[in-house]
Amino acid sequence: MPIQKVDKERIIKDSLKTFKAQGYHKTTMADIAKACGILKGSLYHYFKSKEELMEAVIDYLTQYYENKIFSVKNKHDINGYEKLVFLMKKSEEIFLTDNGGCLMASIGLETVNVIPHFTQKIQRFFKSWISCFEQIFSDKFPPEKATELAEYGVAEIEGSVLLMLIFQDEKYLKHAHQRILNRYINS
Amino acid sequence: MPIQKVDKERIIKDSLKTFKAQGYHKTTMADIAKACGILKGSLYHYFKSKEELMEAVIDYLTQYYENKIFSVKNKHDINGYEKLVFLMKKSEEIFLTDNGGCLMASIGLETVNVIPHFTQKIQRFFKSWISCFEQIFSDKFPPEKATELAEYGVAEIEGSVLLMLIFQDEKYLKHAHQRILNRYINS
Amino acid sequence: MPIQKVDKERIIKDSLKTFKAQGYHKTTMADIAKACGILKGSLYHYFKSKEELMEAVIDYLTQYYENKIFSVKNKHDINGYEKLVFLMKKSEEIFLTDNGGCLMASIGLETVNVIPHFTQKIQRFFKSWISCFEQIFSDKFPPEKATELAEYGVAEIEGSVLLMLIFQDEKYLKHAHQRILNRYINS
Amino acid sequence: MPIQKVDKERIIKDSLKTFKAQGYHKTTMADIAKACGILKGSLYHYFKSKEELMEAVIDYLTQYYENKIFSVKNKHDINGYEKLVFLMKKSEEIFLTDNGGCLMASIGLETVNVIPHFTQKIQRFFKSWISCFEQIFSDKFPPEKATELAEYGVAEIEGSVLLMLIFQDEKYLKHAHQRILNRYINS
DNA sequence: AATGAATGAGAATTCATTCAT
DNA sequence: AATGAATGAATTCTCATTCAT
Repeated sequence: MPIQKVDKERIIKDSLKTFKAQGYHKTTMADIAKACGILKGSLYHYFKSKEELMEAVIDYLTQYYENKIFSVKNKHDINGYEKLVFLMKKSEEIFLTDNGGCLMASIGLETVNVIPHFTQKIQRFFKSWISCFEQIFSDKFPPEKATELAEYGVAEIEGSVLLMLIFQDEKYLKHAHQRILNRYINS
Repeated sequence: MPIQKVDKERIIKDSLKTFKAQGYHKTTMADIAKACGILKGSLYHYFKSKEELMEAVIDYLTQYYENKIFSVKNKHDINGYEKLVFLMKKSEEIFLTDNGGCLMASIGLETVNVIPHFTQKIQRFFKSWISCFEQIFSDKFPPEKATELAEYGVAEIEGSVLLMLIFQDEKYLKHAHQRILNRYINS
Repeated sequence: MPIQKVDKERIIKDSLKTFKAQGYHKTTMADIAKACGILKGSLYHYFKSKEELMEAVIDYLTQYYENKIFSVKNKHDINGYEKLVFLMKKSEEIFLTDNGGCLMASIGLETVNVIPHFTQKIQRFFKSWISCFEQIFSDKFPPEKATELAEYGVAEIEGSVLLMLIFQDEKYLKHAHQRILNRYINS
Repeated sequence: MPIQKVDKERIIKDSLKTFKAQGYHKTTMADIAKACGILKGSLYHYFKSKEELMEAVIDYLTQYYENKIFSVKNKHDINGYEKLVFLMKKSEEIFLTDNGGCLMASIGLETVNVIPHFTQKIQRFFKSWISCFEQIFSDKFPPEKATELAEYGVAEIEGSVLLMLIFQDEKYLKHAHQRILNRYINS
């Protein structure tokens, strides 16, 4: 009677790091198994394919963001500025750990023409993120402007993450965050 | 049947499309050979490995940008605004063709932790791009501000390209371009 | 269909025959897989490359000789002549089966300038063989003479194996054995 | 009108070195072309296949030995001992140059079960060599004894060449030569 | 004669996946 | 649940050979 060495969530978390660092196609099931401390075959008890695992990772991460981070938009005990500061703090935590980068952007770009159902799931993540910014900005801006600023902010952050990775310099992300805060303040 | 069917540049151009659409790891030498209309083995006459071919593609594209696009920064017969408009027109041409997207960003993200010498080459591309914006902005802004605006603009465009691909909507890129122009005008 | 169809030792033994008959470079992993009754890919569960498999074969054979054949040198219940007779009987068994020939000599010659770490392993085999003869001869000869006779004997046998293969005639090996015995007796 | 850069003999001589150092299967037509200073395709003007080239090399070398070396057996102006000394000097010249080794032995072992018509040609070489020794020994020994001593000598030399290559030590060959001379003298 | 591009079969190796235990 | 052997298709790369120029 074998002992449960891992569970689905454990596998998701461990493979998340690997997918984030290496991308989808470069990561092998053997890489993931090793990262989880189990054997390749055992992965198939939890996920019936690599695609399904990747989808579970995307879903898990989306829910994590929605529940733990983007949910800040509905808080009543802090103001808009504080919400933005919270978002940036969390972004920096996540985009700077495990070699840095944003899994959604990396996997999104890598698979957009190749595995369309990943793209659908990734859309949900970006919609949630944009909608979070939108709601915060709608304090101070009319709806259309809030929407545009939200898309603008997400784009700016993702572009900065790219430059950060390419040049190995965190300043890009920090500057982007600062600009977003400034746009909010100076309105 | 011998006879020159292709040459190095032809292969680079054809594989560029494939790498841009599918990424590095998903693209096989067979895909490229098919795109070039030759056989797999023949590719190895021109490039001794898939990595070498990818590097040639990156170099080719960087030189293309430097010579045909970023070189606008030194033109004397047009003003800063016109230079920016030229850049955006070219960006839109390139980032919207062949399934859309920016090869440098896609390959950069996919390989940053995995094939470091690609990253070095990709850095050169982004340096050239930033330096092009920098010089244009330095008409109207002090050096430090010009630099920051340049990095800002590149990040914003790349982030927009990401959203554009994920949501299949060109508006993101166009808005980013508009914002960059506005920042230049309203200064 | 899983179930253990082979194990490392089985693969080593089956590939030994193939390497002995065809040499290292001519033998393909597909040849070996077929000889083992498994698929090519399955070989890589046991050995991570063709080189590693070849090395395992060399090591296995060296140990087999050391444990089962050259170890005769330390027996106390038989005399030197009987030891020599035992060695020759074993030699004939091995050098005359599976198309005949000596794997160590064949692989040694084929790879000496090309895969140096094979040569190191093959040296060990020949050292053990020479040292076996040496100890037997040291009964009747002073140390230096015993050493020279040992090297002489091994060379003579290997040269005879070559002629035997080229001319498809076992007499060469048998004559060499006879001469070695005579040198021991007539001393 | 292209200039004759090479001729058949030049190609044979240059590929001889390569085949001797690397063996038949490991040596590619590209290796040979490079060694000859021509392009791969050009080799096929002179030899219609790799096998045919190898055969030409074997034939060339056999004739060289027969004409320049083994022919010593018929000289009237030197005695048997001097003939042996001449043979050994030539052997040492050849077996010690270009990484050392005997092409006939190396190619013979590598291809004996795989390309039978090489073996036939190689037999001729060894027959000539044995017959050379035979005739020299027949000065002092009865025919049967001379034959056996001749085979014995060739085997001993080839085995020594093997040990010489494996241990990178010329002493093995030199000792073998000495023993052969001694057998002649002390008769 | 010489070139060198092109071929296509085949090499080693990888990898997602299956399945009996 | 976990294993790990086995699969077989796919992947990168090699190489002897052909042939138009």
